[in-house]
Amino acid sequence: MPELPEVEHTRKNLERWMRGGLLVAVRTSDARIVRPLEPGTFIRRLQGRKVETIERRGKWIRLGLDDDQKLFIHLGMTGWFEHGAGAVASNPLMNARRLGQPLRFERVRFEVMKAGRRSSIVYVDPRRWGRMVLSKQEISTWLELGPDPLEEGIDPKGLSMKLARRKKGSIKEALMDQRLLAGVGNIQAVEALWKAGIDPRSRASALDVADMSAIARGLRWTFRRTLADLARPKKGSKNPFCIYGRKGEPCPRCGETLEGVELGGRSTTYCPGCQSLRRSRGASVNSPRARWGARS
DNA sequence: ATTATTGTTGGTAG
DNA sequence: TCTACCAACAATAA
Repeated sequence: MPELPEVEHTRKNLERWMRGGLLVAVRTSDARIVRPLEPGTFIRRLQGRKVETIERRGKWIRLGLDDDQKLFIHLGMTGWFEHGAGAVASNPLMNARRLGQPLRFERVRFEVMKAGRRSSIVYVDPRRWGRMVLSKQEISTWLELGPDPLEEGIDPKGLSMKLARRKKGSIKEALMDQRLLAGVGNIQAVEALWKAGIDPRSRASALDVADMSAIARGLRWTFRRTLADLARPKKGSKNPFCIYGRKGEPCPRCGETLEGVELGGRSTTYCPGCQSLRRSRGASVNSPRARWGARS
């Protein structure tokens, strides 16, 4: 599921379902997901607590509880939440699913009493790469996250200065570095770079402030787009993205055939026609199209 | 059967 | 001690 837009969508859902609610029961037997706590300890420390805040930073969600504990949640690659009427006090008129039986790949279940109604919030995660870390302290992964693009905005100048110091690595890998900017994953990086017209293989240190401004616009554009797609009543097509997963198809902007390359161990789609490779700061125009055009 | 998948992390080599 | 690289984690879909 999750990059920043999906996690923000999840955060909003959790806020509607849980904020101000009481955790009347918690169920899990998954020691992997709730590590380092044992499931029994995890459950005991959560039951009876009230959920006061639901925040997000990058791909992490943090629930603030009334006793100062915090529950840090990461959805991994395949985690999501389901919500439905609880086993008790379920009203047949309620416009909510009934989640009485355990779901396939259910890992953690929260029974929440909120505004006099009881409901189930179920964490489902087939691959079990997600985590729920319960702690009174902040955790290092959260503290080490870079600025959140939605909460704190994107600072092209600051990013550009940080990138200048990177001796190696592509801009695409840099964008996925959670310490630089929190929340950008493979898809959003691919889409934003396409929007910005920048070849993902460009050295991170070769980008100037104007390039970073274009990337910032590209990121805001793809976040908004993905968020809007998630908010649609029915889930849209299987691939709502412009170029991600479309290698071999024509570029929606210039018609050139989209190509694929591997960067940072992840498949990367780009358009050789309208995404230009930055070779060094300043001298930026070096697109195949520009060269081809100049020759003819 | 084979390959690829929206993400971290822990181990190892340098 | 710091960084880069990569296998591992697990289940599905094409």
